Amino acid sequence: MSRVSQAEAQANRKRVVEAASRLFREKGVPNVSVADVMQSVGLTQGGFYKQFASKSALVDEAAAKAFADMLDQLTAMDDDHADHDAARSALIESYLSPEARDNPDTSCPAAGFAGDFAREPERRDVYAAGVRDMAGWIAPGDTGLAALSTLVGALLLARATAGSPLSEDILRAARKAASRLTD
Amino acid sequence: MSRVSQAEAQANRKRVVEAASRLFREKGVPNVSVADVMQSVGLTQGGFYKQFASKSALVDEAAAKAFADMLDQLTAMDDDHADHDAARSALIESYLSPEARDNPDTSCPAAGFAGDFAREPERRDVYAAGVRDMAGWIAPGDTGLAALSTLVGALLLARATAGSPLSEDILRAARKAASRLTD
DNA sequence: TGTACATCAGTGAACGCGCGTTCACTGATGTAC
DNA sequence: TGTACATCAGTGAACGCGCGTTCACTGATGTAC
Repeated sequence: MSRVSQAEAQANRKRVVEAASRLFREKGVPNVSVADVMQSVGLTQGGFYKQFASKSALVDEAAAKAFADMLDQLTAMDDDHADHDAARSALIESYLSPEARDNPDTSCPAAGFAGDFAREPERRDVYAAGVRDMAGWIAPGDTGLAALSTLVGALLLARATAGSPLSEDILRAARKAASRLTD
Repeated sequence: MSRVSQAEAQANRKRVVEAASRLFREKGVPNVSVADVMQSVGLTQGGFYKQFASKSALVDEAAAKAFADMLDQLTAMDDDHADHDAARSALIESYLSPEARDNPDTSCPAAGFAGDFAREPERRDVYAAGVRDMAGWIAPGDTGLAALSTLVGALLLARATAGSPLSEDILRAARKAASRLTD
């Protein structure tokens, strides 16, 4: 394979961003190399720089994509439920499920990228905008911000204690608290 | 400096663990090298393996030290306040202060090590024990677990959005929610 | 208390390795006529 | 519609660098007499 059609190249680029958005959430940005990402979509590392300026640029795009996907899911939840209260209850259940804990690659980017963005003073705009949008969907103002804090904290604590019964306790306690907060 | 007294060697070892517990929280485990840690206490990297089996062993000791320090702080807060309710209010205020947000190296290890321990299936005992102790201090049962989730999540979100007014909003909203949760 | 020697904490250079990034090359794609 | 050629997405090897770890060496410390 040497040259590829423009449509195919654009599709490849998209697949790279999607793979990165999953891999970075799963393993953390410093634990995923450019070669890892390219290999996961069946390409070689050399071609990466034909599409992206740097690994850091890919991190930005991957985070943006992950937040966009998350917001799409939230919108879909509104469509699937009678009212917003029902949709929010469904979010809390699925957000703090053992499945979400065990599959960080497809779960909340606010949790998956938190550690990595906390350490980069530059370009947190994507992350902040995503957090604002998610919190706003949950509930306006302080309620949404507090509920999102509880969700993100519980998900991370449950992951870091997975294997201990404490992990399930955390998920259950936070489900209850998040429901109460948004009542 | 070639050989050093046993007392001095033990003191050096302690200083390495203390420095590591701060550096790992501040920058994240993969972003801190063995050489960084040793240099920060005025030693060279070569001597590291006279005291520790591996970087991974240091991570364990550093996390254990950070949690032990945190629990000492909690005990001290009980001593400094009229009753446990007052101590808990003081914890919430200081835990979710801009100072705690801007100084991860001396702040909560449950937050500082969350991302790094979530990815290591082995040896999460230290982390889980620390979380259990902290939550238990805040309040027994689900209340303590939910409140700690809110604290940890808010601290991480506030760090990753620092620079935006959203960051202060998150701290304020979570202070209010954590107080309400533990009433 | 003093001497002789073994120990071992710390040094500094080296190791193999994987990282992010660069680059000469390939050959199908896209374009100009 | 067909031909000639420039473009450029992807390849695979190489780059300099920093990583975790190892090791021969040093010389003050600790110990045995």
